[in-house]
Amino acid sequence: MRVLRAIKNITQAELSEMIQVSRQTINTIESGKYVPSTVLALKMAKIFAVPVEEIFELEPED
Amino acid sequence: MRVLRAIKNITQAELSEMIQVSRQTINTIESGKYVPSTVLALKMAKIFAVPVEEIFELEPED
DNA sequence: ACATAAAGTAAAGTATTCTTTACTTTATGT
DNA sequence: ACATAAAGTAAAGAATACTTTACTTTATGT
Repeated sequence: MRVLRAIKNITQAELSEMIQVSRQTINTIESGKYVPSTVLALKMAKIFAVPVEEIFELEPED
Repeated sequence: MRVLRAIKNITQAELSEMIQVSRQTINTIESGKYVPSTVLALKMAKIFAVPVEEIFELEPED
């Protein structure tokens, strides 16, 4: 996600505006503190033009 | 999702065991009461062998 | 080195997701 | 028609996601 964002060359703040969440939400997700809702995941996938699976992966135990 | 489940011919209870949630969670998601977490979405996508985007879609306004 | 943008962190509060229990309704087979 | 499996519904509580505010640290350009 951080990588995809870097490719698009946008800041956390910009991305947060695009998907209508707070900047901290982006930051917290990027730092792996929690997994976003499916709605956010879909929005990000849309913006980055990749499948959801490419941004978020299941842990081996899941 | 209901359709995918029908194709696989499994019950809500069976699916709920597969992805380790309560049956009500499956039922509630199927009836559109709320959108699941990304982890659940990924687990379902994996079980049904389809992309997340094929199971859950963004509302037009999102 | 300095100013400023960007990112990291933290804590309290709100909102949403998920569980548990339990009961009702609908479908399926015999 | 009856028994049983499957699905629907509801409500209270636990867990997790998200917001808001605010402050700190790190990066970037001049």
